[in-house]
Amino acid sequence: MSKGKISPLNSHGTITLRAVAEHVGLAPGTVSAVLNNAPSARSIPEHTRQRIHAAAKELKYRPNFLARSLRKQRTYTVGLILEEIGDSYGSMIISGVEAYLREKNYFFLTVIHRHDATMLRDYSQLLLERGVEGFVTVDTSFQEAPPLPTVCVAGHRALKGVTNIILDQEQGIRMGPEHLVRLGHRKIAFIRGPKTLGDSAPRWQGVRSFAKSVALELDPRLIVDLPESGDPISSFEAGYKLTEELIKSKRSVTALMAFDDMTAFGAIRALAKAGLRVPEHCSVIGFDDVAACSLYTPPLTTIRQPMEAMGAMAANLAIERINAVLEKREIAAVHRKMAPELAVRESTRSLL
Amino acid sequence: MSKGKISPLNSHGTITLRAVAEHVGLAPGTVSAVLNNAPSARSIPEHTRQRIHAAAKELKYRPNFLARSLRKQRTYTVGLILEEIGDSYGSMIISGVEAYLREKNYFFLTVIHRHDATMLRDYSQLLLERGVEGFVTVDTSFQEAPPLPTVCVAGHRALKGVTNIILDQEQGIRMGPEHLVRLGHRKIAFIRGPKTLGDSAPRWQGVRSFAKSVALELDPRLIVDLPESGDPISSFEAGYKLTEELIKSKRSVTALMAFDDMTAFGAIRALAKAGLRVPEHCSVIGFDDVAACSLYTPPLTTIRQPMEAMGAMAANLAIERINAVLEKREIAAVHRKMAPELAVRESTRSLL
DNA sequence: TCCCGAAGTTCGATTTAAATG
DNA sequence: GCATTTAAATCGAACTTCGGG
Repeated sequence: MSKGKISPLNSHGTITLRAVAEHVGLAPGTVSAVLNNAPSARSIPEHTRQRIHAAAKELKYRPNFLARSLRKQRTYTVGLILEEIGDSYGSMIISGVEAYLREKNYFFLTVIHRHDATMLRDYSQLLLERGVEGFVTVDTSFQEAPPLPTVCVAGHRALKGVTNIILDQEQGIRMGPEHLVRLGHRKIAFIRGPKTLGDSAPRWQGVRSFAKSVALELDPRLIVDLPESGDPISSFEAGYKLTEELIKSKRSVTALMAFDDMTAFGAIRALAKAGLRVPEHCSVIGFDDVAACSLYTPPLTTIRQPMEAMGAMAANLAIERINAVLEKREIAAVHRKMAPELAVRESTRSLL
Repeated sequence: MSKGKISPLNSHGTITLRAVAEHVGLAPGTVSAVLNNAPSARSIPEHTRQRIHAAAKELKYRPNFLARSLRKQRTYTVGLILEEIGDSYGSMIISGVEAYLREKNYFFLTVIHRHDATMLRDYSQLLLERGVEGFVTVDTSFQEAPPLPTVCVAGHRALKGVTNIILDQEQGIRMGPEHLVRLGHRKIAFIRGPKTLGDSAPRWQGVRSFAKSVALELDPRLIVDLPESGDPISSFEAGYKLTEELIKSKRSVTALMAFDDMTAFGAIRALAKAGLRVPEHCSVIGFDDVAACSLYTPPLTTIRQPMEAMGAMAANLAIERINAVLEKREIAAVHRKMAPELAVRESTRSLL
């Protein structure tokens, strides 16, 4: 057809800008300017604007996201890259990310690479093609810095240009032994993290510095290390085994501090198997505060990572950095430290 | 500028179709046809095709998703609507959805409406604007059927046109009492679901029919109902309270079957508080198999919902229905039943 | 008529320069 | 020249129509 009567509606029956324009008898450009409150619409008289707004509302006009994005070169979308999601860690982070992005009218595309480094490369490429404007990663370390603003939660490594959300491990971990000592414990066993894990060293550093400050003796025979492993569930089993051995060694212990909640759950099971009750025979304290902690019998005392807050902060920083790039502002990769807090429940008891 | 030398690269330095075309000295349309293996490219000689493919590879050409989507009116994106995500239920479903969609080269946009019905309307509108081609919902009931293919997991209600992933509750639940009876239990307490919840009735129906088949007496004094509530954590507390009352009543019970795992955890805590051990004094069985079950002390015997499989199935059906709509095929809203399975752990023991 | 490919239109919105009274 | 509005170019790819040898 050359020029005949063209329907303002497209083939799918959606209301387009043109439909609104024809309805009010104006040009699409005019309608666009008004609806977006563009500077070029300054001169358009109030009465015309109202007509346009009324028409848009009446026709239930919704701008086409794809068309708009294509033109403005903006998608208001970030890529969320997770290693895993079955654990409560990942999902709590998502929750925080979602809440923040939703509020800012951003969306996110999720990929889970399930411990596969090759997938990670492919997936970030796919996200790039989809036009994401930045990345938020959880427990994922890039080999090289991505070409977009990137904020990492957990599992981070120093990469120039990427911002890390860091838990203040050293300060946070102190709350554990501090709590135990306050309750009168002195014979404390420790299950440390795997030597290869970045989190392990600063945490132990925190314990040591606290121990020194209160002259608490750290008995090397009561200190064991989690073996290296990629699998989160494995720390449960490792916690079980290590505690079992500790029990067999018959060393006197009144409290046990585990590297994380999974390890603590494993330890509690081992204690129970040996006929030892928590906290009556041994206090146990974990780290993370996963969902199961408060449901556990006994409810687990633990050091809480503010996971939702960390997710929200990650989203916040991502948007901030996206804007910086758009405005060609230079912005340093500031790392944000988040403070953990002690969640006292019933797996620890006073000896006093 | 009027017509001078136009750079094939756009302002962001991305490689466009035109860039590839200029590189090989052909028209963009030709390149497009070849790269997409379009029917119109049939006649293009092999040698030209190779030149084009080589150039595309060399320049690392990636088609612009927005432009392509706009033109083809396809986004390969579905909207994932969740009520909540902190619990392991939501995240396991996501995991299944993600795995399936990823394989089919779809993406998904996530919104969490956090028990707010108003939000739900707004959010599905937003997803629509973003061009999603279908919905997958978890524990979310629309007031009216959405204008796109929709598949619901959990919390569904009969709405014409929407497909539900249904757990075969009636058959599944039988496995609970069956297991207990096989272990020699006869005095079994039941904590049923809230009367207002759709799942409750069929499950109880399953228990009753099984009881009848083995002449198991269901003592009404051992049957209690969870109160109505939107909050998942509340079933933990309700389980605790109801069990506490049951204990106080001093009725003889050797096993307890809870409506879900949360309720079971609450029950176990109440038993522990009363000095009763699981499974020595009382066996306990749950429903769902959330992540905490296997970590619990004792590990909880439960009836597993195949959550990842349900998520994958939902994604599967969603894509199937999206394709049906595109091909203008009529497709009935087939509901898919998934079979739960019994996960025997250590919270149940044999009396024989 | 076949072979090969170019040119132009479309998707829907934004934005510039230009035109009308 | 001023206030209003419009036509046309653009974003990047895909599809349809045409045309030269």
